[in-house]
Amino acid sequence: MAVKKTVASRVVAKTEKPARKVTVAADAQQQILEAVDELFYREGARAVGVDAVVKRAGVNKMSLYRQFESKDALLQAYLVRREERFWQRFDASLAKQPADARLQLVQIFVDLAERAGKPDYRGCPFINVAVEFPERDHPARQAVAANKAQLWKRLHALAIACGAREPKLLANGMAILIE
Amino acid sequence: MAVKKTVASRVVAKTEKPARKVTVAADAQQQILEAVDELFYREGARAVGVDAVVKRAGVNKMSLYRQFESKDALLQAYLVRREERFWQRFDASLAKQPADARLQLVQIFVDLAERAGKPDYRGCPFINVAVEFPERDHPARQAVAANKAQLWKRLHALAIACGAREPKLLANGMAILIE
DNA sequence: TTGTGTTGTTACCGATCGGTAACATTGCTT
DNA sequence: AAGCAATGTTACCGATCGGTAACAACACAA
Repeated sequence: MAVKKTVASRVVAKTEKPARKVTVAADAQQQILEAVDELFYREGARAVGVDAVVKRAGVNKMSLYRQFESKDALLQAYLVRREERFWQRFDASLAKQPADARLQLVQIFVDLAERAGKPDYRGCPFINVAVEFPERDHPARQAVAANKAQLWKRLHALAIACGAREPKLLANGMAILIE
Repeated sequence: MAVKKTVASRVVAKTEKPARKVTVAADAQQQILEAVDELFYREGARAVGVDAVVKRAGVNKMSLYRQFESKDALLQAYLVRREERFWQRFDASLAKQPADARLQLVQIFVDLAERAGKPDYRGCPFINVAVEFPERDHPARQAVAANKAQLWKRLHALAIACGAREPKLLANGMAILIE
């Protein structure tokens, strides 16, 4: 808890050093992930530099690069976290309307619309990453494509479950809407 | 038409220079605008450098900077062109269903869905620019905001024209959908 | 021919950014 | 106390990018 002021007690004279803050690796990683989660989403993964990330996370740049191989790896971790929360919300919407696929689909869009109305909403994070990184072979793009494919699969299953005559067409339309 | 090969005829010896191609300013400007229109949309205004633009346009970098003050000015020109075409398409959709506001609204989304299905569709160019440039006071963001406001106004007018009970709410929903 | 204005070419500058080396500092174990 | 592993700090590198100066090459008019 209490930080030992070793340096300060040793050098009582002038030019007091600003007390190094030390963070264990696991904590640093967590703080970095939270900083990235907010900064990458709000200001764009491309626009935000690693310096801004470490400043926001309150850690050192080397602490970042000892936890993550590169900024791309950081972007991957960001996408993984976003993906987890995405499906959490998805399943939460489904859980509100148990055993009725049609209502479940409606619920998904109701919840989505509610989130889209919030002032800090900046659109789908996956689409944003896809917009910011046009290189089609970029590793981040694969994560985005995977999310999109998975989403389509689940929408398609729901469309079938509620007896749509054209489940594929319906899934296509809904996927575009969610994007 | 025929380019005079002055240099080639003068130096018959070795190391033949690759024949400078000269372009008048007006043509250069047009070629630059077309290159920007495609590159900025397909690969993102932030990801595309001026070198890529001049290479695509087939002109020299100085020719670009003699026509446009900066890359931001280029981005502005790009947005102006996109805005013009946006309203052209908007009015074209309206013209398909004269004198019936409800059908006009439907037609807008029908045409939009058709465009969104094309493989080279990369979403709304204004939204993409907004995603790529998170600085809220960036000049390009004002153009985007202006387009959004204008769109809302026209949607609102249409919503009133077709007798919606909640025209503002309807305009909000449709604006989000188009985005 | 000789200017004169326009365009092409090159080479460069300064800033930014991702990433790293090297060392100082700290906490923990023995 | 002494050593060791982990962390913080600084300074730096190389690449990229927007932008510019300076000059060479050209077209055209007088």
